[in-house]
Amino acid sequence: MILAAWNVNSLNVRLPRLLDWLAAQKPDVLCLQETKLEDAKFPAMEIAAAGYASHFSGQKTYNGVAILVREGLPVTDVAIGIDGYADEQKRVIAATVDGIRVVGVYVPNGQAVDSDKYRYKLAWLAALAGMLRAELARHPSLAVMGDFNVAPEDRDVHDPALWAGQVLCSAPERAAFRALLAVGLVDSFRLFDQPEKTFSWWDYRQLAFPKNRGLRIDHVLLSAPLAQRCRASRIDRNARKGEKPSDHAPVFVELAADA
DNA sequence: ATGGCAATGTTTCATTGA
Repeated sequence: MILAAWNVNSLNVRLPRLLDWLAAQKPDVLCLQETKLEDAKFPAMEIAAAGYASHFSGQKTYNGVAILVREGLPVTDVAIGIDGYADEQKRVIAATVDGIRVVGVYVPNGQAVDSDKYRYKLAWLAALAGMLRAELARHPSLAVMGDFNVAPEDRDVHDPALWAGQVLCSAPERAAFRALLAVGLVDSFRLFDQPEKTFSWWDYRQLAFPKNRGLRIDHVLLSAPLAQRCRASRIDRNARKGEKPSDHAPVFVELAADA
């Protein structure tokens, strides 16, 4: 079982690359972030032709999330948003796929420390922690994946001194990320030895990608039963190359069959 | 092997992202 997450930075622009990536990687589940599409404009037909069912929650211009599931896998209990937390922004979608509860998230960026958007980000992350506590109580096999907009540790940052205290790296954001883990999840990437300076996002500007000046802000968090089954956790850096890439690379995990 | 911001809509600039 392969679970993946990718911030595509406009599904409209990235659809050809998405279809290529699905054909090459054949994930069972792919969570998308920043689709930037109203539901009426979601390219469900094209994705169905590639062998995937689509579940989505979008809006014009900003945000927007989706879960794509390989044809034939059972999907139940699709849910939108964070229960009890009113939010106009479409950032969360959940579904149960073949016994695994998958939650796809697009965490707010936060713009700048101490801005209104930063305060929204921290409040939003606290609400997400509450939601995940309830999800885990109901679903022991829980995967939470997407763009968290937090680099959890200095080793997830190309230049920690440059980013120290900045948005995506500030202490309150890192504490909020650890609070998600404290619900009963692990950062799957750190279950394995990884090459140093592995990142999931690179700025479009200033040759950031060829210089590998990036951050690891996209994550796959797993509950204990799924961590047991996890055989690999990787970032597909190749997807950041070539013409019109997203600024994010897909992150994905391979799970062994349920014992 | 890579590329010097990109995507969107309010459109010829402003806003947002991270």
